[in-house]
Amino acid sequence: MGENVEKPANYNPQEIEPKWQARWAETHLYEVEEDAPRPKWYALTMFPYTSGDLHVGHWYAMAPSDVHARFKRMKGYNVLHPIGFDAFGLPAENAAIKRGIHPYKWTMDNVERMREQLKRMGSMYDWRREVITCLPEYYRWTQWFFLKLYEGGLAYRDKAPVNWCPKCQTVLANEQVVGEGICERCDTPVIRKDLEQWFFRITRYVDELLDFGGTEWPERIKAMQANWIGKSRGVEISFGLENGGGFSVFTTRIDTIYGVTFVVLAPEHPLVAELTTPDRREEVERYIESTRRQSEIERTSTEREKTGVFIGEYAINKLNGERVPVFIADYVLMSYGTGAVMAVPAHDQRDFAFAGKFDLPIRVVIAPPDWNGGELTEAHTEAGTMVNSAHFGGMPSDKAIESIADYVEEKGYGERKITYRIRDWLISRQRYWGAPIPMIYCDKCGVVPVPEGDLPVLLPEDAEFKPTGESPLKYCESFVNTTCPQCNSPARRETDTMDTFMCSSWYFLRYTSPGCFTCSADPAKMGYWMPVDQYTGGAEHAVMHLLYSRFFVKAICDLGIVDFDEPFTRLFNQGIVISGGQKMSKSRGNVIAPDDYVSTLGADSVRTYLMFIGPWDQGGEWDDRGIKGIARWLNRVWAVVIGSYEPAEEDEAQTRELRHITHKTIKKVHDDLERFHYNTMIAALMELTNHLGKVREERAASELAYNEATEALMLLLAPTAPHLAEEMWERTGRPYSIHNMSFPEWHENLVAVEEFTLVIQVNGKVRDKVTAPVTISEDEAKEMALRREKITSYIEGAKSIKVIYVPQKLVNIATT
RNA sequence: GCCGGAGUGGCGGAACAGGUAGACGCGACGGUCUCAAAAACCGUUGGGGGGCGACUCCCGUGUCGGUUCGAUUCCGACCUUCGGCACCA
Repeated sequence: MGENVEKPANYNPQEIEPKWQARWAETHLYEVEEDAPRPKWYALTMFPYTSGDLHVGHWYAMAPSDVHARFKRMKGYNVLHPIGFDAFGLPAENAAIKRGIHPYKWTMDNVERMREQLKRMGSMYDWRREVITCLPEYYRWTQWFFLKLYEGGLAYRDKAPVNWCPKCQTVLANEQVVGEGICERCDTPVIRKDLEQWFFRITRYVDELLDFGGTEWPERIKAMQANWIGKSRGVEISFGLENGGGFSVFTTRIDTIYGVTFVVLAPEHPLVAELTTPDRREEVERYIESTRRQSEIERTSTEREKTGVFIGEYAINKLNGERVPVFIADYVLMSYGTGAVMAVPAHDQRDFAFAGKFDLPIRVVIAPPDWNGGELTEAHTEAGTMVNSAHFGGMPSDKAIESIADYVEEKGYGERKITYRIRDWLISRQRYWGAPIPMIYCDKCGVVPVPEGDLPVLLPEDAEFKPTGESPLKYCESFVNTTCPQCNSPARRETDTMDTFMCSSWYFLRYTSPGCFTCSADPAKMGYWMPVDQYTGGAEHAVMHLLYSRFFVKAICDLGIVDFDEPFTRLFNQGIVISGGQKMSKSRGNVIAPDDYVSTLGADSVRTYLMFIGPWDQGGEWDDRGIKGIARWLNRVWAVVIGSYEPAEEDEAQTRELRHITHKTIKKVHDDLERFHYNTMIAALMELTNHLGKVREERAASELAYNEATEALMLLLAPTAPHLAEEMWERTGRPYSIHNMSFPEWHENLVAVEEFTLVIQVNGKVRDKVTAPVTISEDEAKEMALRREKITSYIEGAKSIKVIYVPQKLVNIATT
């Protein structure tokens, strides 16, 4: 019997993986259509940027999300799992400049390669739905959305600063500014330069964006978005000037108004030039110049020493008529509030530091708890009792916030206001490789949108996309020169292109209607598939991409284009794969290419290994040796499934144990898949495999139980290792395809146990363990514990004892 | 700096709701097979002490403190590290 059991042929991924990939494609296994009666599941993975080869980091985003999509499919959902390419952007231009390849060619070559690599991963993508954002058939609709937002009053033009390299005469991305504001190409200090650019009014949607109703997002991502939006309530109050006029400041702490000893304007504040006195002008201008060289992060750091300049002018605090000096300082930003702050050194840490440096008075107006009237050593930022505050003295400061606000409004000095940290979305880019903004400038008619029928505004192929000092398209005369759609006279096109976040704010709509020529996405198809049920991608997109997409959908919902106002119902952010202790990146040279592993150990091993290295949301370290362990395990799976099994002498207890483990594993794998706990799911499958190995040696469990276990093992492994599962399914005589099978069910009565280990602790330390029936009562358990020989010695001589019982867990005896 | 995470054996990690710390895997060590090696398989493996031994005691989840019968888990402060900070995507 056992001696002449045929030896199963070895598991050979090189052979079976391409075979099944071809078969799946031939049989259109993963192509999906709307199917109203079935519940739908839209499983979306953030599409990759066309950076070149697919590396392990890409796999880490794609493979586990494919596993989840496959799981949902086995659960009976009609699953849409598309993929595409984010194809516009800076790297294509950089590559073009460096290697003399046209961005289009560079990008499309990358798409070609990445597509083949993605196919080797064995994911269930419906390739008919692929989108590539740099193709006119796609960006035509990106432009169309721009026009819709423009019509809806959500797009406008305004001045905004860009990083400018005076030597290269070009706009730099933040990434191209290195060190302390240096151009990465020529080492010249970078300055900020104002340009007229296009914005979207995302600020109009702040309150809606703060409302996450109807979504199931991680709390930490919601917190990050809420902080990004940065809503604060306060008062906008005006300060007078000695020669008349004035300016407003925004404060969340109007209760400290009587403690104002100076005011600070942002160096960019429009009043600065006007107010600066002649004797201060030179120093002020020098300071403004130095500010232009600094990033916001540097400017707002609370760590570094405060800098600023007195501009020679004084402002009047209207509440007490006091005359306070006006400074400019880089820590005040023009983009927040009114670009001016009232400084209360006694109650604000930054103001305290500033006052210390410039020897300005520090006046306490909210008494710290046991204040003796002396000098403060640091700002007191907490609430307290009002002092030195006219008729508000003696009032609790939290009450005074309201009373003073009322008083200010009554007197007409200012009003309550809500301010947000978020700024409108600047979408203009002075670059070639992006979707042209579909606007025309006519001398007679002004700003005129390109008529919808004229879309797409094609990106000219022959433009000079190297840095020239202007938007590259400005030099492409065939592009720039056009006629006004309204009056037909000669006009010029907008030469800036759109931020690539614009392309990625609606791609998930396009997947529902591939290749639609008459619309961005078919409303019926969108109606079926949207919103996305599960979105997965890197946490680096927690704020920008995810916030822009939400804004976009809310805006087009209000414009009547879609009928849902949140794009992504559930969100999951995966962590990053580390190699050599660091994040993988081309510049660090520690990128792991999966291709060799796919060729030798198989895509299934790579997929499985990536899911095993750690919790998906936390990432983990890629270790060459680890993947071999996975390959070993998959071989053991092959051996226990393919090898025949015949019990020698059946033992009912062994059969029961095997069935218990099988059903426990089904439940565990199910629950782990639901929650993306892949690493523990694989551990559970390994335990089942190890147990099956033991069963094969002992040959005591029934054949029926063995077959139940191996069938479950194949099905449970199908989402993770789709090729291996399919091959085993076929070899064990089952019909094509395992990927059309349902997820196995478990029986609770087989999962349940009859006995458990009762842990007995004395003062929280484990001193004994005993097997007890699950039906044991609290009294029985406590009595059992106290009677144990080992325990009696620990509690001898105790004055009093307290016994705590945790059902089906432990008894703890606390002695005194 | 600000916002959001994370810190557990030699390593990746497990512990679902405050209740047996170290599942599963890697590595290492020992063994089987082999002329030998590789592969595969079996066993041991947090640190320290005691016992011939079945065993047993102490310490241990970044640091310090707190809450609790009991803390990897909750609270406070700190340290380290990772992601984001608006033109990388």
